[in-house]
Amino acid sequence: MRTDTTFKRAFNDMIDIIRTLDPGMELPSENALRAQLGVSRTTVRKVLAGMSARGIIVSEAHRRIVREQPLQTERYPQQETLAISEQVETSFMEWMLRGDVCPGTEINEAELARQFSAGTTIVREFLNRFQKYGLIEKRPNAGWVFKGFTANFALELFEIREMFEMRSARLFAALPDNSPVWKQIQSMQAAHLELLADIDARFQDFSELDSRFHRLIAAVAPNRFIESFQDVITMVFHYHYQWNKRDERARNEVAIKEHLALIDALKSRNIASIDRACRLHLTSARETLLHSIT
Amino acid sequence: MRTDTTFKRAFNDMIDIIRTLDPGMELPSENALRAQLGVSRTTVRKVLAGMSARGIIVSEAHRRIVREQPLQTERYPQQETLAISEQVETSFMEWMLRGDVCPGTEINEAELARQFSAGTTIVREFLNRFQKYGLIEKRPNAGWVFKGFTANFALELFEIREMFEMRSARLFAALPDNSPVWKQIQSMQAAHLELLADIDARFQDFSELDSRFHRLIAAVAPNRFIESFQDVITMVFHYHYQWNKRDERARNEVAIKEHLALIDALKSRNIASIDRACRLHLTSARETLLHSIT
DNA sequence: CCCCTGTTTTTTATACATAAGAAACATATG
DNA sequence: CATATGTTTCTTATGTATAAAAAACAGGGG
Repeated sequence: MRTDTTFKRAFNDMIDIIRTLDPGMELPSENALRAQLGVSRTTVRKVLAGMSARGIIVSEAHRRIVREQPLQTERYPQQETLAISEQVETSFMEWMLRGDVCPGTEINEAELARQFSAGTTIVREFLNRFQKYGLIEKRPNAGWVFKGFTANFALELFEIREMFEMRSARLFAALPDNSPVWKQIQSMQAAHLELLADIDARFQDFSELDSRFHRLIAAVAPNRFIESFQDVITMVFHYHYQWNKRDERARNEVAIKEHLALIDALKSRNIASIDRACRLHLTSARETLLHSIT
Repeated sequence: MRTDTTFKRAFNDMIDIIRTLDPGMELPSENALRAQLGVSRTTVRKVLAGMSARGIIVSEAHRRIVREQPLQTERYPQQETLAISEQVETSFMEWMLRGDVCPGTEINEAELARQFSAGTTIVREFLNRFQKYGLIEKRPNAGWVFKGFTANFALELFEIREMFEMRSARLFAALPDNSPVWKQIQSMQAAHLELLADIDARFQDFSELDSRFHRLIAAVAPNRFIESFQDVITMVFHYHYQWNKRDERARNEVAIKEHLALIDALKSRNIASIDRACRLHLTSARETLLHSIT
């Protein structure tokens, strides 16, 4: 049976919406809420029913009035808002990166399902989707092999990444002056400078900025295969560094400076210096990753 | 319940093995057969039991003797040797390329399952795996969207392909003289010439040669992401041309000649001419595909 | 006639069941 | 003792069931 995580997430979000309203005020229509919450009206109605039952709102004929501010304690815990498939993802990542799983290990669907206390179907589905990251491989009728988060993996990853990023950076520089991207890159630069100024306190914000920066560059000439590869990179960085925080501040500071250099190069539109800045950044990122894999 | 396609395939293969033996001769051990057939001993035993039941072999204590040559008519039909997942793949491809499914069409798991008379689980699994080809996209809690086998798709595909092939060709040319690949490219050249000489009769053999050729070049510097992308290319060509045979002979003849030019360029080790030959071939392949998409 | 809510139908996410197939274990035989 | 066959156990492929979520349908009021 499926879990009601969509409902719980919507419920939590609805709390935030109601908190912007004062008691006595009327709630937006079901349809408006549906759009705001990004769920179906069915779920909206379920949430409203829940709010009613808790006395947070009162349902009058054809309208709903806020009766009292919901308490933060009425929120569902974060854990319960994650679909099983998402929990499985986390479990698997932990299993992979934390545990001492060596390359070549055979992965057993049934065993994993037991370990994660999840259904076999969902574990299987996860592995199928996860395959695209190049870390596991299927052997028909006989489970999977874990290929290992190895130096080789990092090298292959960065070989592709370099091709893709250089391509995008070049195309970026070729855009006409009146393109809106120049404004975006300007504010991107500002964001980097801001973060750099306050690096000691905010170094953890870099990861998100990094992703945004690279996506901005890639977005100038959309290519679904490149976009899909960005997911691989995001996954690697997200999970790998989540369990490997050594030197995070220093690492990020270096990367920010490299980004700024690349931004300058892009603005100069000089292909040679773009190539240089881009390659420099990727080489340093690669070395960092390799270093942390050991 | 799972189908016994593995058994049936192994049974058919076993017929071929027995046909190489004369009546009265002894069969290899279960283990040897297991290795030859590429299945588990469990399946081997099931096949042997089937052969026994049909009077094709006689099981004596600890050995099995061929009693009579199996007839080709005892083979299981090809259809029954395909796993459901493979049948679903074919059905889906047909649905996609044959039918008049326009870009943006919503794909409904339940509906497809009904249409293909397959379980929902397996359709879902297929779609998950198929996602990597960039032709469909998932919307959480609400099925999939078909993005269309469009000109854009072909262009994006070829943009990546060009990057990858150029990279591999260059690395190829940089290999030392004593590398075994030079021998392989030599026989590859011979195979091309042979096919070209008999093009009228054998033009359909090109598709397989094409795949082998590109894989040989890519194999010099293995990269799992490039390999995985080759699957995309293979899929596109396999299915697309299967339903679009216009000008096949002429198309293939041109491609063979382009391959030969690339082989010459590789042998010359001149980067400039390699780049030229490679780009020429890819451009022409792209135009052909674009043309056939209409 | 448009938008809103109440109701019904369809689809998706997930668990579970089961035959086919793989793997592990046990025993026999040269 | 090694290798082959017989037996048992575990895993995978695939169908089915079901609550949650989405979508479609149906009045009703401004």
